[in-house]
Amino acid sequence: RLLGNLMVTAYGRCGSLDDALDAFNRIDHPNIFSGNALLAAFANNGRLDVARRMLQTMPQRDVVSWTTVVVALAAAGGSYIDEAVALFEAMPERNAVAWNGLISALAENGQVDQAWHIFLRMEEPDIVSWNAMVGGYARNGRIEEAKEIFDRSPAQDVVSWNTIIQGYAQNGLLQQAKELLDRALARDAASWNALIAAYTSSGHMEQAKELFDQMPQPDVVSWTSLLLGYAENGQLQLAERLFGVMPQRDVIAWNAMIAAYASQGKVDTAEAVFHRMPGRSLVSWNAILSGYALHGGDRLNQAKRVFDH
RNA sequence: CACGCUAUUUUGCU
Repeated sequence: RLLGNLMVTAYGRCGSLDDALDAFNRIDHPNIFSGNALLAAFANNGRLDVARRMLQTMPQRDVVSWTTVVVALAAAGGSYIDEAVALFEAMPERNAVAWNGLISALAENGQVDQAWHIFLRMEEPDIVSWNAMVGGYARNGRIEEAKEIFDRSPAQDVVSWNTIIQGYAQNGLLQQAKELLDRALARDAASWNALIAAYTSSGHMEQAKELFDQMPQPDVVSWTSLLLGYAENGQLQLAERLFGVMPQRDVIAWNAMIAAYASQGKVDTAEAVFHRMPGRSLVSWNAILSGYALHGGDRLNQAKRVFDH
């Protein structure tokens, strides 16, 4: 059953709802974990109608079930926001994850003021709540308020620091982001990576490389950011070289390389990489197909060939 | 007895 639950989740994560449902039906005596896994599969793949109905009809439901649907509704935005809040208010019990999930989803959707009001209703917001608000304000371009909340939060963990660093970086305030990185009390690879990505995407490859060389332990994210930065800044050969020497490559790194070749019109090389990689995601397909669409000319037909394989 | 399967906050790919 444990394995069955995992399969439901796995299929849900990759959007295969039919397979998720099959996996669920093969579980001997589905428990609430199984039900919640299936519910999440629907909720996280846009089947809000099904998720809503399932929440009412499933044999047992708990705070996880409710939270799954509340967050999915809030993440959908638009008119679903009010419904999410109403459902949240109707929950028989709410734990920290429920509160935090709603706050995060609202803030992600541009409803950061509403998120703040709900935050204020929490008896004891935890560090995730605070971090969610910091990130929410930052993502909505309100970096000063984000910083105020960061400063006012009772404790800061590595995620807090990363969130505020990323906040400055994504608002184009690279200097401030760098200063925060330098004096952060908690840092991990993501702290450096946030800034590296900001540098590469704004064309500051020298600074990106410098940070990469300075950081204690570059991870696959650091390597991929730098690689893609070179590719996008006209240095495809450097990108290739990095790809060749990076310690491990995950599917995102492979996809980045495909996208790099595809965007340069090297569709054959992109296709070779596509075939050579150990596993493909939906993004791999999109990357290779967009290469053909952009540069293939008549080759769009060949794209169909790849697709049919 | 713990731990492991489901919902929440930070960094890279279309």
